[in-house]
Amino acid sequence: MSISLGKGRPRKADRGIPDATVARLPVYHRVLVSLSEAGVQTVSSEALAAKCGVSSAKFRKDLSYLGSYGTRGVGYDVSYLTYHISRELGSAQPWGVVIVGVGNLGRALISYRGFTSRGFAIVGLVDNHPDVICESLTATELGNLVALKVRPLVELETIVGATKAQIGVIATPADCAQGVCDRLVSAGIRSILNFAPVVLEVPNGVEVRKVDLAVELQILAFHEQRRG
Amino acid sequence: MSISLGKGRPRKADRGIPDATVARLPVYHRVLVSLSEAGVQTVSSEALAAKCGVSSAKFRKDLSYLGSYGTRGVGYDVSYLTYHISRELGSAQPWGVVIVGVGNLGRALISYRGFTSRGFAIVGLVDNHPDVICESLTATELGNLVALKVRPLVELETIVGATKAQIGVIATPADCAQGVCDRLVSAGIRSILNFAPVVLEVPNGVEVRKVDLAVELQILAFHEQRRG
DNA sequence: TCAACTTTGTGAAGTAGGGAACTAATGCCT
DNA sequence: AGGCATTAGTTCCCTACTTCACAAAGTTGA
Repeated sequence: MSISLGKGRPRKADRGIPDATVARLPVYHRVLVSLSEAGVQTVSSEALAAKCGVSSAKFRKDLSYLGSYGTRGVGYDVSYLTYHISRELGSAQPWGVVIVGVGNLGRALISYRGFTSRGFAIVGLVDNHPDVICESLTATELGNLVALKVRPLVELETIVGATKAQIGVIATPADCAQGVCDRLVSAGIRSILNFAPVVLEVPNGVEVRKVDLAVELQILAFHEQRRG
Repeated sequence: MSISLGKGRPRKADRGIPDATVARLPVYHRVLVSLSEAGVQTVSSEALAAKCGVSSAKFRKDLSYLGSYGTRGVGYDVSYLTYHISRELGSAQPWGVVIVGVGNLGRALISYRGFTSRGFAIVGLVDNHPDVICESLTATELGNLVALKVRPLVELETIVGATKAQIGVIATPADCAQGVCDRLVSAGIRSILNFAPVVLEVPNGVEVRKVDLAVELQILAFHEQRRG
């Protein structure tokens, strides 16, 4: 036992990272990467937390759920910490993403460079509109430019099966979102990111995250209204 | 005093609606609107909460912060409740929104019908790329189709001043987001919705909400990894 | 009019998250 | 080598949110 020479004990309670912490880990990861690109090798919790927009206490407590990857009196080794956060997030292995709905939003996702740089590969594009089916779009998959053809909606299950995609993105209009969701689930997808403004019903074991652009604006408007 | 015949006392503690509640009000509002369109006139907290994906107790507690708009033994009058939630959210008055960055994401926002149907009007489009400046795009402003020309970035302050926009949306690449943010703030904007993957620094009194598409995917990937 | 039933609104208990302060480990300087 | 300065990791407390359970209020039917 006790191979702990200095740093890097495994991590403590392998389960039980609070949701709030998980939601912040990607931010920490991104800021660390940008520090690394700037040539910074070591950073304190104080400095890093400031760049992430959180308090240093919160930052340190968040990290304590993963393990003990810093050095007291010094701070954190940027690349070492980056590695451990990315491992925790699963960015080490590439995740296959199928995007359903190739309208403006879908295209924005396809051209979003942040996807591929964080371990995601778009492996399928699906739409049901004749004008876009068979259209060829270029995405960057793990750094390489890849041309993807938009496939018709009927092939959804085939594509999910063939590409072994793990994540489905719903970027369709609201009225077909639930139908698409059901088919993604029955094709084996258990993680769904939903941009359509509807509450999706899914069986247990399937996780849905929702991004609603109008909801965010409405929250801003609420606070805006609460000032003279 | 006491004009309270039956229903509709003002609301209780005019301050102090929890953030978590505010974040759910837009969902309640949207589901109520869809019920109304389906011809439903009355709904119980149980049924409505189910459609919103929350527990009925949470739903009732959320509403209790606004006031007492239901009828015991019966439920809620759909249009009556819709009105009060929308008033609380400020959807009654139209909010002017300026979108900075007319790439794929900006275009997705412009064509997103959910904006205008919930009291938002896109009053300005700004970009700094010569190819898109002066391009004319059609948005729906309060139900009417409106053609908006993309204006150059240097005119940002002028546009905010002339249109009296209250909300700024940053849909630019990461590297110019902070600069755009600073200019929005100095032009008088106090509510910002940020799609760029950076943590914005703003003075006190300015509210920033952030939507990061990659972060959402990373959260999904985290949970996906936590299953063999 | 009264009793049975439905459903809201709320008080109280339980849980999770945030903030500050403390402890302990490490590097640096003398 | 030893003390000092720095900074990570942890503990404790407090606030905010959620859940539960019940009483108040209203409707319906006899």
